[in-house]
Parts: sequence; structure tokens; C-alpha cells
Amino acid sequence: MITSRTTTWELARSTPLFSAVGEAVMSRLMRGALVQVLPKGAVLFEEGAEANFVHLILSGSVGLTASAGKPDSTVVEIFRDGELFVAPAAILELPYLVSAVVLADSRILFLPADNFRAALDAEPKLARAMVNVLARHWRLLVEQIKDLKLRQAAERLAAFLVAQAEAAGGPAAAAAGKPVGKEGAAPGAPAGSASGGASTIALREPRNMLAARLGMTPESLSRAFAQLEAEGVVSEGRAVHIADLARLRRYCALEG
Amino acid sequence: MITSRTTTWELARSTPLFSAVGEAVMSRLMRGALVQVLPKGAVLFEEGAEANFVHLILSGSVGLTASAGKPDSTVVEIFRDGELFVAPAAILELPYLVSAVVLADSRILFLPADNFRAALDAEPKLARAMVNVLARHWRLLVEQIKDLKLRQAAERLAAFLVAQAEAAGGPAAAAAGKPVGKEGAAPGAPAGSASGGASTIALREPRNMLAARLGMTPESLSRAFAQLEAEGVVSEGRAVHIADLARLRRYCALEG
DNA sequence: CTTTTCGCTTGATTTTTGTCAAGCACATCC
DNA sequence: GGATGTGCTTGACAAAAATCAAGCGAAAAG
Repeated sequence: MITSRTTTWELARSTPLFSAVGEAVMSRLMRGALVQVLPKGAVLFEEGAEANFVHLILSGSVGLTASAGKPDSTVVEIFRDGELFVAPAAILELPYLVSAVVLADSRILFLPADNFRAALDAEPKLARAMVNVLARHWRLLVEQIKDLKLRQAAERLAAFLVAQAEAAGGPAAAAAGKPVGKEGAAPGAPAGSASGGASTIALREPRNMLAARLGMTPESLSRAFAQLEAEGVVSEGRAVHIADLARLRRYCALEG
Repeated sequence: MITSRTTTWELARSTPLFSAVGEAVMSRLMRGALVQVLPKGAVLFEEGAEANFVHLILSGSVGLTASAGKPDSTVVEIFRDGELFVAPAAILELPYLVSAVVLADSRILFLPADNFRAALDAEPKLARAMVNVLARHWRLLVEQIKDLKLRQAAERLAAFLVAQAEAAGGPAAAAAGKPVGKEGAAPGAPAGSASGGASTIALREPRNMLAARLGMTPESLSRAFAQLEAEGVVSEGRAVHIADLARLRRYCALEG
């Protein structure tokens, strides 16, 4: 691909990592790096393997899956555009605890781990940026553990939907809550209104993936959606309409 | 209180953080810091509160608990001597996602968060050290999520016991180790030499805490111990004897 | 156009876990 | 000594979720 190089740089430039470390450090990181355009289903690395790369998602999405020796597997977390993973294995020179599977056609930058570690020691800006990345990631998992341990299936789904709606509506348009008409469900960023009112979001993964991420079976997820209808949640395909965000928030906090 | 200062420094000196950042950075971190000797049950901070400190455990142990608005609460993780927490909240200037409760009488260093953040920017060694701490902590939670999502109660307990036995037997060769009444184990072969044999470990927390950490009720934990008797696990009070570590490892991987 | 496949839902049933209640060993307190 | 609590276990029961088994509609393949 002739455009591969330039596109890669453009995309890399728009990641939070780049903003944090700047051009010099970024180009150092990219020494020996390779870009891959991978189709859905491709496996970046396997649980238990040596961590030879740190991965940066230029576009697309990747699921971190694990099976822990059992026949079936689950999804630990899902990462999207701009995210860097799985640094901990590479940094500590330990085997991956998870596998990484491409969930939607993706362009992924493979940064050699040894080079990454060297840069971590030599470039304070990189270390500082990684602290923020890892701190943010820690909080993702803490939230998830809280969900798994003290909420039941339908509540976990509710909490997830609330988080999606907030992520979609919050940062970008925190404007006054408005009648949210069903706009074409944009695949990139779900639309939604902020705190109070109604919101329509788009599920960005197939339901079996969502189920695994939420720690339940697809059947249970289906039933969880059915339960949430009583709370004003309607799902049609990938679009989910929430009639009253505040009510749903109340539901996951107080129910049980 | 006269000895408090010196003891504090001695203890602080023996933490991994100190080894990583050195004396200069450490003393910078300790500007405005305070030491507290806290009894079991003391609360360091509450879920949802502003993160004004980063905490370093000089001695003792602390549980990270959460309730997510529900009446009952759970334990997300337990930290011990030398551990630093909860940096992510302080670093990102976000509210704590968990509360921290002292589990055994502890001496804890409170490092002011704003000072910590400033040091993070100014001292590359600190940033680099935090990267390792956070990377290690990430892996703790990933393991836990895997357990919660794909193992059932008894298997989670088994996995926990195996990890304990490995931690005790592996790194420091157990040496003097734990004076756990039951000698039992293979003669000459102290605690779980990572591969095969027998091992005796001491539970370091009351069972209700362990249950919460493992994501189950105390009743379920009790039954899980009963189930594991069939796998050669005998527990008497806080001492747990594992007849065959390899068998237990097989049990958590393959059972299902 | 027809057939197959896939993603999802629904129902019936079983397994797992939580809840409620009782009881025991052991400590502390009066 | 006896009363009171606490930590843990056990049993009976209820709730939650997984599993097994169809079934349906839409997209993909023939």
C-alpha cells in the first residue's frame, strides 16, 4: 500500500499517546514497528505467549479474551481507536494473560517490546504518558470487578448502557437534553444526551461479544434486555433507546 | 511518637518504591506526608471521595472495598506491606472508585496527591517506577476478572490457594517462611516448590474477607473448602494444607 | 430463487449460588 | 462461672444464571 505509510502516520498522530509524547518520542517508538491491516477474527497474540509487541489501535477494535485453560473463553476488555495495549506484559517481560482478537477490521501498529522498554527508560515523557494510560485502564477493570461482584446480569447491562450513553453524550455534546430523534446509528460514536433524559446509543459489537464482556451468556443478555424494557429500554438490532437515563442509573444503583 | 520518624524512614526504605526511585525522590514525595498507625477497621478513604493522598503501606494490610450504591459491599483487592495505592485516582484527579479499610493494624504513609503529581512530572524515576507498579496491578485485576468470569466458586478458591502457595514457596524460597503449626509437607521441601508436591499455607485474612475478595458469600466459601477436600485440601482455622499442588492446578484449569 | 448459516430470542430444565436460619466452638466480658 | 458475641459451618430453600433445545428472520451462499 503506497498510502499505508502516510495514513499510518496521520492516524498515529491523532492518538492520545502521540499528543502526550510528541513527534520525537513517537518516531523512536516506531523504529522497527510494523503496521497490519487485519480482518475481523484475526488474532494478534495468544494468552500465555511472550509479549514481543505493544499494540496501538489506529482504527478498529480489539477484544482481550481469555480462557484460563477452560474450553470456553470470555472477554476481559474491549479497546478501540487510539488505545495502547497490552503494555503491562511487555513492560514486565511476562507472558500475556489474555489473547487479543480483532473485532472489526482494524489497522494496528505493532511496536517492538524491547524498543518500547528502552524508550520507557530513556524518555520521561513516555513513562509519564504510560502512567496515565495505565491509571485509566486500572479504573476500567476496577469498575468491571465491582459490576461482576455486586451487580446481577440485568444491572450490569444497565450500568454498561448508562456508561455508553454518558461516554457518547458527555464529552462531545453536553448540551441541554433534547428529544433525541432516531438518527442514523453512526457506527463510530453513539449519539446520546447527557444526564437527565432520553438517549439512543448504538452497540458497537455483536451481542455475543457484549455478553462475554459483561460476564454472561448470550441467552442471559437477551433476557437482561427483556428485563430492562420495564425500565424504559428498547433495543432494535444494534440501536438501543433509553427513555430515561436517570431512571436507569437509579436502577443499577438501588436494585437488589 | 519519637521513634515514629525513624521507624517510618526505615520502613519506607525497605519498600519497592524506595528501591526504584532512590532517596532524593522519596524524600521529595514525603514532603507534607503524614504517617498514621491505624487499627483494624479504620477507613482510609471512601468510595466517591476526592483523592487527596496516595497511600504507601509501611506495615499491615488494607482492603479495597466497594459497594456501588448497593447495601452490601465487596472487596476488590487486598494490599500489603510495601504496596502503593490508589495512585490512579490521585494521578487522574478523579474520585476514588473504592474505599480503603485497614484489615490488620497498619502503619500507613499518606503522600499528598498534588505533591505526588508534581513529582510525577518532574522526576522521571518516579514515573518509571509507577509504570511498573501500575503494570503489576493491572495484571492482578486481569487475573481476577478471568477468575470471576470463567471459574466457579470452588475453582476460584483453588486458584487462589495455588497462587498463595506459589507466592510463598517461589520467590524467597520460603526460607523461615510461615511458622504454620502443621509441619506436614514433604520433608526438606518447603512450601509449594512451584511444580509438584505438598504445601501448607496460612490464610492472612478472616474468611469473610477472603470470600468477598473471591466474589462469593462466606457460606459459599465454606462449601468451596468442603468441595476441595476431595482434591486433597484440608483447612484448619487459618492453616490450609494442600496435599498435591499439581492436582489442584489441574483442578482449576480443567474442571468445568 | 432456494438453501444454508448466523445472530439472536424464547422456553424448559438444571446447576450454581445466594439467602435464611440454626448451631457450634471459642473468645471476651461481666 | 455464666452471659454474650463472633467467626465459621451446615442444612433447607429460593433466586439467578447456565445449559439444552427449538425456532425465527435476515444475510450470505449456492
